[in-house]
Amino acid sequence: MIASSLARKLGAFVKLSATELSVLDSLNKRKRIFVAGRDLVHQGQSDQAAYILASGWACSYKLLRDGERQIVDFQIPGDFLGLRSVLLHTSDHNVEPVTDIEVTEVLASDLLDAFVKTPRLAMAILWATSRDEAMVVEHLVDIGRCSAGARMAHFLLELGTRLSLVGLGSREGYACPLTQYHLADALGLSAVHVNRVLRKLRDKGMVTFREGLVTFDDYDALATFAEFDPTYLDQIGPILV
Amino acid sequence: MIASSLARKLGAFVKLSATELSVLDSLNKRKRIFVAGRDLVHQGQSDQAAYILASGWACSYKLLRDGERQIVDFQIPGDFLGLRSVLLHTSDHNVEPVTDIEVTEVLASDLLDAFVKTPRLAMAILWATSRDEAMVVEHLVDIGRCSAGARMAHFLLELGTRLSLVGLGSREGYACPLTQYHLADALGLSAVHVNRVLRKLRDKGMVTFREGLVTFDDYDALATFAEFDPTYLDQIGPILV
DNA sequence: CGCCTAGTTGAGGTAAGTCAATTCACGTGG
DNA sequence: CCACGTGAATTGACTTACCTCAACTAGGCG
Repeated sequence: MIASSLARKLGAFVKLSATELSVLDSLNKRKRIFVAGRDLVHQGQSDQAAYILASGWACSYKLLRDGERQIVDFQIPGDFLGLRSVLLHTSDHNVEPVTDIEVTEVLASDLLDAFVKTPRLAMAILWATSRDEAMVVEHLVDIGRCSAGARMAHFLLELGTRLSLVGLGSREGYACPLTQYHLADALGLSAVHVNRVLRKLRDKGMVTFREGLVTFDDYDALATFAEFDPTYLDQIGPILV
Repeated sequence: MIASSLARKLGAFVKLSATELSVLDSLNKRKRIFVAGRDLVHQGQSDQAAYILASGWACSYKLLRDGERQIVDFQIPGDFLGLRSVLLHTSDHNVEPVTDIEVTEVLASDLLDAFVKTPRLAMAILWATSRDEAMVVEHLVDIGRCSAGARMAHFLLELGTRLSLVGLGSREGYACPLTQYHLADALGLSAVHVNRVLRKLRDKGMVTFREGLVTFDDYDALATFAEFDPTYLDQIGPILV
């Protein structure tokens, strides 16, 4: 199920053969568990392994010297964790499990071997990082140019769309294990302000964030308010046949 | 010279054979000129060509409905323009020449053909997008969690390092055709505030931005102030031999 | 000569931050 | 069973970094 959601994502870019799918599958062997809050990738570390997230949520973030932190992205089942730290040989960020998580470990050497053996699989994986870049860019624009309310709205919508693609959400809403502190660190706000913004969105009848549940009270109004356009998140058919 | 700076960048990830280099070179044929200020890639357009920048500066940005704009990144000689719009089949951003620029056009079909013929070249190009992602992430953290002063300092330092890698800058400084409006749109600030921040940095004896010239008056103090660590911008040797 | 664009500076407004107090749910140990 | 601590959410009072509006200067150019 999870392997298939990864295969689906990669297949959006490069049509994968049975051989390539089986190599992908062979990467997917060494199961591990990590508990919430204990980082599995550290800034500055080199020769990391990467991981494929099977269940639970994680986030990648950076720390500044003054103790501030910025969450760059959240990962949900089917996403890679710490892939960039393998590709660039050294990690520029940390990865923390938001909940307890199940992952499969992919050693850097195994991944590079697979890249040599099946370049088309490599292309698919690398291609997918370009979609990740598009997501980070959206996030950047959001933080740089939107009000706190629009940021929050956009963020909750994007997460909803991503979760829907792996069957964990819908237009009604989704289960969301994040705290208001996570939201604050992701959106570049203070936790206090996050609370106020959430209340305003709730009072306006757009969205409710409460007890681990996000409920879209008026999806369309929220999407309009946030100028949300989900095209960058999905792909119709493979680009390279 | 420019082709070599691109080859150098790609060679940092995958060691390229003579054949692969010649395919790269064959992409590099159709010369074109664009004048400053006239966009060459538009948000929402599909089946774009991509471009390799030979001389001049460009920037990629997004527009919001209320007219605000956020510059995501600047491109300098040796960088791709609009690569993501080819990879994802549709452009999620605009590209504007900051100065008059010379580029070589790469048709989407030619690029995908080259991907099929020389997968290792494809891997190199895609790998490089993962470095781009690291840059966008730095930018994101900058905007999300730093004061206006630190943002500006970090930005000017990063640009300096990138320019040094292609021989257009040094620890002393570099030629910079950007206006204060460009800086404002890149850093998520107002142009007025950019002006004040620049003056403060100049008064502190750290950096001077004036008449198209950036001068590092005290490089180390500036780097400390901005918590600048350039490792993510360069690579020592090829990862895949 | 006038217009445009880039830069500069001042005065005053506002979105979001900081500090602080309170509540509630939860677990843990006496 | 209660006392206690801890982490998350909530709200109020006050501060501040940055924005907006506005006026002015200086260079480039038709």
